[in-house]
Amino acid sequence: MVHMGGSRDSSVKSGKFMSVDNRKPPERADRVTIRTVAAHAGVSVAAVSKVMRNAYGVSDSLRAKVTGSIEVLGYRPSRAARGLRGRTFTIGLLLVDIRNPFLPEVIAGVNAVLAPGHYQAMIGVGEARMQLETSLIESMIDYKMDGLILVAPRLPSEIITRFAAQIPIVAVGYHDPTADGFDTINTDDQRGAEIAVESLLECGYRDIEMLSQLAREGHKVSVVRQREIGYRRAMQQAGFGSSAPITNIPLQSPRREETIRKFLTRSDRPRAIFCWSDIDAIVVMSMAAEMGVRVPEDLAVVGYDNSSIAALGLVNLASIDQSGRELGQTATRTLLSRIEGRSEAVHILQLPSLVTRRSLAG
Amino acid sequence: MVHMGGSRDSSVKSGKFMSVDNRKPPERADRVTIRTVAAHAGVSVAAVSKVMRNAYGVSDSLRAKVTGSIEVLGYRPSRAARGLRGRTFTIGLLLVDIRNPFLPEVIAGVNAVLAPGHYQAMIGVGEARMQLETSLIESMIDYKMDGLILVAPRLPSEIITRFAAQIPIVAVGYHDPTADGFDTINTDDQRGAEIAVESLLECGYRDIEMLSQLAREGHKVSVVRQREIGYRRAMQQAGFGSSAPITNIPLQSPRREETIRKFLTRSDRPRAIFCWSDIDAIVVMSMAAEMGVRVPEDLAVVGYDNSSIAALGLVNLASIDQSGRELGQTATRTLLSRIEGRSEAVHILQLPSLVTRRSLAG
DNA sequence: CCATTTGTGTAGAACGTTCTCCGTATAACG
DNA sequence: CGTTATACGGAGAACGTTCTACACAAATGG
Repeated sequence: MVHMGGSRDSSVKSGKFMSVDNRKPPERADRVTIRTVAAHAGVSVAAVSKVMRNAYGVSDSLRAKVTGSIEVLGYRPSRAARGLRGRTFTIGLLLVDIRNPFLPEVIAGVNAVLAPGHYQAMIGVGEARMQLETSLIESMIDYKMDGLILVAPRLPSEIITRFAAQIPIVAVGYHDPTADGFDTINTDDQRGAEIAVESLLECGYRDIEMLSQLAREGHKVSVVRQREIGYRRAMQQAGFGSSAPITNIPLQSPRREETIRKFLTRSDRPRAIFCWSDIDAIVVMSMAAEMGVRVPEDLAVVGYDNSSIAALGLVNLASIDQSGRELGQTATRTLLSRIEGRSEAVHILQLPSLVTRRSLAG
Repeated sequence: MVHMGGSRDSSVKSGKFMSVDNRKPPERADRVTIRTVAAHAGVSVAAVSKVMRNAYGVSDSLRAKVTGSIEVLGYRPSRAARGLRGRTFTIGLLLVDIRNPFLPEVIAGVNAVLAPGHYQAMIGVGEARMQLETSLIESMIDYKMDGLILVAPRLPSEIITRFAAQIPIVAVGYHDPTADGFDTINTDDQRGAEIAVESLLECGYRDIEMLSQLAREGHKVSVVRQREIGYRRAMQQAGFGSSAPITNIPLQSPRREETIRKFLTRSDRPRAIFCWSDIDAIVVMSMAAEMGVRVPEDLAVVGYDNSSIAALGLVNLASIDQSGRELGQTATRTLLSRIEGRSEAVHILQLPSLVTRRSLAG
């Protein structure tokens, strides 16, 4: 229909946080501030502030006057100004990568706990890049958010601890039970992997391979490593410790498909696989379908996360459920308790469970 | 391992934004402020601010001193304080519902444009609830963010216009070419639907039904309505104007499946369908598979959004591509130009295209 | 009836920036 | 040499809250 007038010059000058501009923004309707309310109600600014914060020392009559004026004027406190002094009633939620259908569940859980209060969540997406992740965390601190929930952060524990000195932090999907600066909320990923392997063993499979992801950063802390440990242990206990092979699936696109194709055409391809995540399992199943490898007749598959896609009839993927929703709820409650003043670290481990579906033959 | 000490009392007092607490947060390492930098560099606070904003009137030597000190001290300006006076270099991104795999693309596009500058995006999730949407927008305004991108908002145009008086706004997936307070970025959803129908007609199908979603709020503005219009027009032009049936699929869970099941078992079930969105198309295909309805032999399907799931070999769903990434990029550029001072509204329409796959027999 | 406590409200200093003036030193010009 | 630009740097008032410290009145206690 119409199109943009004036191509924007996306001029980026030097420096990390230099401004470029000078023009004034057009005049915006002027704000109703705490002063406006105070004047309207015929009381002091401090009185309004007290009412807002539900602080001690306000009579019913004063409160009535103030809340009345607030209602009439439609006053909302400025979070920016609040941040300068007290709380902002906002928490930051840092996600690795929104493409994973497991994360919406976590977000829903966070919001469910936050909603009844007056708290709100702002989400940042780190895209699994340490630098972006760092700068988002810094921004959230600079906004004076009241606390942060980091989901599967890539950063090493020491760095998170350093941030935790500036702001309450809870990490989800990050295994560091020794951390004493921040809290961690996890499902028992080792146990989850064991359950997956046990279920395959029960179905009679003996040659079980794990499809994993190789993560350069973070050894033990990553959920992927934890699941590898669980896989190995379960295989060992079943007497297959000598042969518990792991294949790493790359993230980037042409190599990703290549690797999977190579795996599927391998002459010694196992009869069953355990995938560290549904998002990989689904691609494997898709390519298997294209290549005529039948699931589960030729290849049994168990995934991880029990994401919404796994439940689709077309996919029908058995998967380890770790209830993202509950994870999000617990993380939020834990963060709030830390914001309230708790300082000893807390490390919670929830139990995952198996959801059986067609990809795991009965 | 361990678990939470002290069950948190999620006490929620009355009032909209009342604080409950009183305890002090534990002492945090004190911040490096602009004053610290000024002292360290032996210059005035104003000088540091000038350097930060790349403002006029700084010598090279001064700049060098200041940037040196910034580096050494690891200074980061407080966004909260910035918000009180000038810009925050943050934009708000309001999403309907992250479950739609189309949205990650939009986010990626936004970040791609933002990243080279020093801007950052904070995401809020409105969950398609008007009230939550409203309060998130208000929060973003209260944070003094520099602008907002609303993706498929549920709010009526007048309300968005009112917000737009307080903050620059660009709406994506919201058809209101008459809006003069804010910009809109869309793909031509009418044309997209036409393309879908035309492709089915070319394959020889004559009885084509549309599966849609009934949206109470927002008539013409919603992408769903636009696609219905396009569907009807294409049918009309092909001479099937008298029979262009639309079935609405509910969102909520048991009724959703019921309705789809009923549709699939209908005696006069059409040979081809056009789904307003992949997320519905995929569920239909899944249930079809379970019920023995073959795609595309018994039922051809064309979806909308060309989401990542549609591309999966197991799914193989033909779909209208609207390049969420580009949508996000354009929206961001448009927003930035508005932040720079533009005041006339701009309404952009991009062209969608068809991605052919197996669900649409050749 | 005086001293103390308790309840209620206000003044005003932060918080960490931005940005408008304003002063001063140097350069340019006649 | 005097006048006027021009470039550079600084003082200090906002911005909209929170929160400590205090004033005052009424209630309580001896």
